[in-house]
Amino acid sequence: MSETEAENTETASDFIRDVVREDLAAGRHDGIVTRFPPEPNGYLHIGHAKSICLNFGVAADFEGRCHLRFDDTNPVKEELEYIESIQEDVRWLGFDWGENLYYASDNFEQLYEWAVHLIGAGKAYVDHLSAEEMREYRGTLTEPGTPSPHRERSVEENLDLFQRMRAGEFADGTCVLRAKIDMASGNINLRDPVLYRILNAHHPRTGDAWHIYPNYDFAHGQSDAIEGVTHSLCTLEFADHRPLYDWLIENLPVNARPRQYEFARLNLTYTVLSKRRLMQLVQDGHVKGWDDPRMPTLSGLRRRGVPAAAVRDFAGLIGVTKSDSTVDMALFDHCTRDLLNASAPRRMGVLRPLKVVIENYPEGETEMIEAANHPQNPDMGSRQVPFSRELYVERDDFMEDAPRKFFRLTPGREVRLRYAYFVTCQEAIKDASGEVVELRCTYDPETKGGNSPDGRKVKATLHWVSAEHGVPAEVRLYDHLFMREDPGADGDFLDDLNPDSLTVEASYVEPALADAEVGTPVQFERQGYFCADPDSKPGAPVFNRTVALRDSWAKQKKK
RNA sequence: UGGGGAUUGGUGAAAUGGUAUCACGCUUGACUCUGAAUCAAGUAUUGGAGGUUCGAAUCCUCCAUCCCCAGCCA
Repeated sequence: MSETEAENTETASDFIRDVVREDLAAGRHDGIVTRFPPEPNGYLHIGHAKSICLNFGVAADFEGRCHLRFDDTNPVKEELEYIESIQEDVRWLGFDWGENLYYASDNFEQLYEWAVHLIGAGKAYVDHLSAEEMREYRGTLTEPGTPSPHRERSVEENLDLFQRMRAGEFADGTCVLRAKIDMASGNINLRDPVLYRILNAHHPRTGDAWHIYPNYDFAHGQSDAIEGVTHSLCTLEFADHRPLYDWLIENLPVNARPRQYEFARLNLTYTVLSKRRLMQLVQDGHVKGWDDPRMPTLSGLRRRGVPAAAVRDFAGLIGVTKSDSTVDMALFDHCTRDLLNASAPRRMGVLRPLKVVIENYPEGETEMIEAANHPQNPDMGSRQVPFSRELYVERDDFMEDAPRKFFRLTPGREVRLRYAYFVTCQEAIKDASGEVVELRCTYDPETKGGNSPDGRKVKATLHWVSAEHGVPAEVRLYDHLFMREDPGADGDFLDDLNPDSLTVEASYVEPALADAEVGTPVQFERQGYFCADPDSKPGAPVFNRTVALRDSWAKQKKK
């Protein structure tokens, strides 16, 4: 299945690849160059992964190259920590930018020269309108704007002013450099957009060398041109910027002619994918950090145990279009399960333990039971699991008054303990409050290994852990971060936070898991996929549930 | 009568005038030492109305709905 998906991904076709194919056929380019251009002001999330897979994927499909470029034009919001995490995450996702690591800030000097060029051509001017005034002069969506009183300043005066802006003579906000385009344009981005603003701030890379910084519009397209990017792929909200992107490219002596194409950003059910909201979740402590396993960040997914290949498969399956859409989280979970099902070794872990005593099993005896690491893949071998008189099974695997469809333990019923024996429940012991605290069972020694010589069948097979040999483990179960598919659709998104997004269980796992390697996926049979968390201590593992197994009994129960 | 973009099953996509295809999800059944996996079946006349055509999801006209834009953010 995942092989098929991988093939689909490789032969992916979408409107962007169609454009690239046509451009190549028409001989418009010698080679294809794309770029992933994050602003280092937050951690990458699965929405970015869509863009990363697209940009690197297109480059790979057409034997071109994809750059990693930091759009670091706003020192007020950007940090080195983000520059580092972004590189780590892109690498983890499986992509390599080789030598092609760039920063918009590397182009600051060139960008400054081009701004001077624009001024010289009478196509840019320094404006002293305040931010509020500028908003008023800009007009509204339905009414044209009014020219700034400074719009017709002489080239000389503009040159002098702009030079002094660079020199640091002015305080933040006192003036800006604007392009002189069309104050009456229906496209507000063309109503003399700001190109440079004064920011007396320390930049993570250029330090205090600059007092003015180009904004996105003046840095992005020109950086594309400088790097020789042929296809500049961005999300839909930038479509309105394309005329400005083109205007700048046309009016500047750039050496290349990149083209911008827009695609729809990813929306996912039961989560949020906006930097502002993710930042808020982290800063207000609703999650434990950017890499909290409940977060849709790449670092969160990684910590939870999601394989990078699952993210890539997902990106391939959702496609690339121009229509707004919200993808079902279930599809992402499917991609994760699909990969892990094939690769994760099987183990036994009892999440919510219920003590079982096998009354007719000799006291003090322990025997080793052979268990396959992957029933469908014998090449993965097997391990020995200790079995003894006292065990733990899952609380949910016992019901005193079982409905017809319940196949598991109930008084008088025989079930199989996986790879071990058939056992029959004789009695449920309760505490003073009436809660079942222990099961008394008997086993059939003839069924060793899990099969009955007389051919009798059981309806259920349960996982188990020997009480004496089991390793206590903290198991963290994650559920959707939000209770609704569309958090914040009617009100504050924080009100939709799922109070049960994290459940911690005191569990027992089989001895083979005592020193599980952090991040390495395993399947706890009948439960889901897990991996050890960095919080693990030697002999005291902590597990994250990556994703639960599909559970048709749970669905049945809801009816 | 501001500008831009979009509309195919519950969800995401494909079909580029020639019998609406795929994936996920859901439902049912088979199988099963994981109620998993696997296997089988079911699950839309393409936003609406006209028109062009032998033939329309694709072309034309009108209508409707949704998304984005008025940062010295990206």
